[in-house]
Amino acid sequence: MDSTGLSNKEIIALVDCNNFYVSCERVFNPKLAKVPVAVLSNNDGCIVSRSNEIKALKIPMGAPGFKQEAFIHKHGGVLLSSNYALYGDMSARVMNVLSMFSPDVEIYSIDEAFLNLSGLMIQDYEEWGRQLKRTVFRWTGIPVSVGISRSKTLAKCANHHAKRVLGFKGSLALLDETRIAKALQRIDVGDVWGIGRQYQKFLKQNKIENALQLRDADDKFIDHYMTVVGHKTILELRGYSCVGIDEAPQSKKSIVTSKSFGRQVTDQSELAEAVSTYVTRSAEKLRAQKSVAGHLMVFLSTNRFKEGPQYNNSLSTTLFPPTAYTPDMIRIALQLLDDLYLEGFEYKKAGVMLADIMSEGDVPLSFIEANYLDDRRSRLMQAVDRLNKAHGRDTVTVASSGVKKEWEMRRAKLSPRFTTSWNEIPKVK
DNA sequence: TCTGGGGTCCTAGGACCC
DNA sequence: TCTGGGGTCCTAGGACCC
Repeated sequence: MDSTGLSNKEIIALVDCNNFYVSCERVFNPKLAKVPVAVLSNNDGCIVSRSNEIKALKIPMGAPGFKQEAFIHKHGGVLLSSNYALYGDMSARVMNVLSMFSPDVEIYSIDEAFLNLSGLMIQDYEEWGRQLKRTVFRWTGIPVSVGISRSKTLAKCANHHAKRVLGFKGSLALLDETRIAKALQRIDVGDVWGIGRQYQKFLKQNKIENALQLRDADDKFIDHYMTVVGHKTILELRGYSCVGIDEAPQSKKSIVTSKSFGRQVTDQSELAEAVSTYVTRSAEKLRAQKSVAGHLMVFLSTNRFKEGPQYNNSLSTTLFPPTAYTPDMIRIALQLLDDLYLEGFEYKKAGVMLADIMSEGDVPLSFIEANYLDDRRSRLMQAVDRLNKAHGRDTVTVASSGVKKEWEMRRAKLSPRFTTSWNEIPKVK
């Protein structure tokens, strides 16, 4: 620790999977290796993962799939629906390998993790990164890039170059002052972690174009216009680690389940099936983190891209006592839907949000005593969760969620569930 | 025909209290 | 009847992340 109270002795690595969803698809389908490949979001909407060949075709992230399909096919490329069962499983395998390289791993997202290297005996950080890269690739088939520096934000910057500059062979350590300055100068201010579109625009108007200029900007100016978040970003760029490595996954403070439908939906009964399904999913996530929710919200919306009358609304209620019991939550959600629903609109999306989430153990005892059934209910939910985990999602489900689910999202270009379904495991011939 | 889903953190402003 | 200032709590909305 120095006089600012911030540690500047940290060494942090950011490991990021390259083009993650595309890479997962390629592991199991070698025909995809050299052709342009893009993966679509839920409902086959926008492009959310791009191979390098797709990037070379100048197709941007988030582009609507249907507008690019013909162009991609013309170049011998492929568009795929997203297959989250596969990506989740591959992610777990990658993270598993990472845990052998540091005792202190923070899984930041499905395809990224921070590793704390402070105190580890490492001679050559870049070589260490390349070793990690080789191991992950050999054991999972997924290519990764490694950035190493004194703070998470700087590790992100290092990763930015490790991924793009071939000479670094996928691993870059930024630990000395001249190298840091040179690297920061070559990063657009909008590519700095924590700087989004609004701040990028604002900073550029004020002649701050790259990460180096941001690092050296006037503190008072940043504090005034970018609040404490901007302040932290600047300290991180100066090499002070403000955002520590967080090993234990935080339990969620809110849980949202929401999806667009595969087609327009007009009937309340179909909306009820969707809402009921989303409550079921949310409650599962809630129980998985051993929590209960004190607040439930249902929302509905029409298609904002389509001409015609629009309706966007939400209603919420307190859950008292806080609960994770699916049947009660569905009953309450369907009441909200009944108040929310207006006839005559073509709905495109519905969703459920749980908030005021607290740990089971933090619910005041008086609530539990007053609800002596709770023990039986929670055992019922545990049994349902166990069955669904062992035999697949929705083995046991609530009737109101529907069976045919005709409103469900489209996944026309779905690859097989190579790693998570026995029937779809690849065969060696 | 066709445009994602799921999170966190921070601030401003209103309601209420003394 | 009219009045000030300060504190806390809550909510909505904006900005960011992947």
